Amino acid sequence: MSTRSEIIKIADELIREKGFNAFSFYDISKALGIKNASVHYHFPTKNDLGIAVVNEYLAKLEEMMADSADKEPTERINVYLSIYTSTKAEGRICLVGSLASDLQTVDPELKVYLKQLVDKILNWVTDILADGQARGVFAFSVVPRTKALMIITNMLASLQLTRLTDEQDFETIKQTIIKDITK
Amino acid sequence: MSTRSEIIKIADELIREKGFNAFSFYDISKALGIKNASVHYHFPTKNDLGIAVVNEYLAKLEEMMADSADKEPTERINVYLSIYTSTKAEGRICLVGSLASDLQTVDPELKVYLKQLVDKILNWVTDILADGQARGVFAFSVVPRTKALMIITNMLASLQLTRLTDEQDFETIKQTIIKDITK
DNA sequence: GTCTATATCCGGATAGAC
DNA sequence: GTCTATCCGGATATAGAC
Repeated sequence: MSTRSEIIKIADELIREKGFNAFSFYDISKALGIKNASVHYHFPTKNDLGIAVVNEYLAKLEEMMADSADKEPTERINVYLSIYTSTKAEGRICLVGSLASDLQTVDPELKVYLKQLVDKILNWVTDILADGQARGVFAFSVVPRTKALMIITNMLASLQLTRLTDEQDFETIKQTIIKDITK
Repeated sequence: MSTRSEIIKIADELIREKGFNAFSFYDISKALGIKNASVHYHFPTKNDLGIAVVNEYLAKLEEMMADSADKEPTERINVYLSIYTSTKAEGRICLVGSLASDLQTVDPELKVYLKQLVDKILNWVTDILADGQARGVFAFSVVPRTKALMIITNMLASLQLTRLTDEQDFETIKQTIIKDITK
């Protein structure tokens, strides 16, 4: 794995653990056993690094969507929900939730990429729900896009909130979502 | 209004606008037309100030709960949801969502008070839902506490997410919640 | 591509005068 | 209760050697 890729991986973990404004280039260099200046060689500014992290998500998501495109709606929604299960296991929050909280402090350029990521996720979940509804395996009383918004907000905030309530609550929320849309 | 109260008010706004790690004592002093050191006179450390902000919420919430305790469940849930409508109008996110995102960077002491605030909100919404269910005006298929978790996560994340999708989505989510629980 | 060294700036915090 | 002045540490970022 290239240093560049490793930096992106660690930056992602740090953003989701401490937030964009709370991690430093030194944190990354320390984790990789290199120096501060070496990180700047790969990413001149923090903004550059942030954009690289978001772009990595855009690419990964594209791949994930393609891989599951031919699957059943039930399995596709599980693929989506399982992303958060992994994140919960890490004890971290999701990238979108972290950056959305810091939105007023990030560079407008980064914001543009973040918007693209959110759009892609929303369209993906909307598509899964519409497909499930058309095939008669899902049922809900609002338009698919609205139901997608409800599910995404449940998942995003569950990572943030269940560190303060009961850790078991994450799984409760996830199961409630599945039960709720299953016909 | 005392300087102390004004500092708390501005700190709250800044936390919800930029995040706990992105605002400074200078930001507050500037807004009040006083100096950095004067803010430290009222709150020696940033942690002290953070705790004061959370305690202010605990007190305000207590008051709000007492004021609406005798009202109908429909009105009580509207009181709860209207908190987020005001916050959305400000273009900010909620205090719990902001601090929960920065959870790993805040002092353990602050975390304790934040947990109390989340508990109080969760108990309040759970109580409203249980009351509505008992009176036959609300209906839902999970236990009240779980439904409360679903609603709170919808609201918390809607503030963060709808700045990146469509501003109108906030109202859509709110109306979907009301429609969903209304018998 | 990584290093040492350093410039620059900002934020939290304190001392002591008024 | 607010001020001036200052310390200190940490963070972004760059220059230039290896």
